[in-house]
Amino acid sequence: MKNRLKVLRAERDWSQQDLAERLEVSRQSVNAIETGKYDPSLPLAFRIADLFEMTIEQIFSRD
Amino acid sequence: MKNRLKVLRAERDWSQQDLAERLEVSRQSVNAIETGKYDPSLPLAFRIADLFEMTIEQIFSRD
DNA sequence: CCTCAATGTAAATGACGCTTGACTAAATAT
DNA sequence: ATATTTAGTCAAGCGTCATTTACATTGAGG
Repeated sequence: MKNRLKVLRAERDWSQQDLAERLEVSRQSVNAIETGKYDPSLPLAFRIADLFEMTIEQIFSRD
Repeated sequence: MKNRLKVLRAERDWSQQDLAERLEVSRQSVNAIETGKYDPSLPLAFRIADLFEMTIEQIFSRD
């Protein structure tokens, strides 16, 4: 899976730390998801979609 | 997370085994997801949405 | 009644999501 | 020059996701 997290974050001028706090996960988790180390769990994907007010499909897609 | 898998499966008259084969997971995984034992991974959620030609949000939602 | 498909559950195991802590490197500022 | 912020990464550890194998229960049909 790939994702648009880095762009969405840049649009809002948020650091990985900022995003991590809003999602209530560690900064390393945000970094790992952004850099494609692993995919978020489904509940976390929902929280991300909620935060950006988008659907999961608008943020995540297949490689 | 809750989901509408059981209903979607019933609408198509598929057994858990049928669905498992289409998703390429074990029957027990389908059962566990249906009965709320755990949530699917994000890639599996995408495969489920693709199979039913719906968005993830139309199939899964918060408890 | 007996059989068989479908479902639910359980135990053991391996893989993955997420954590904390620590370290490096680049850019910005003081 | 030194300090700070940001991003990337590594390692160890924990809990959850997902697997296989196996057994029990239910309902429909012969």
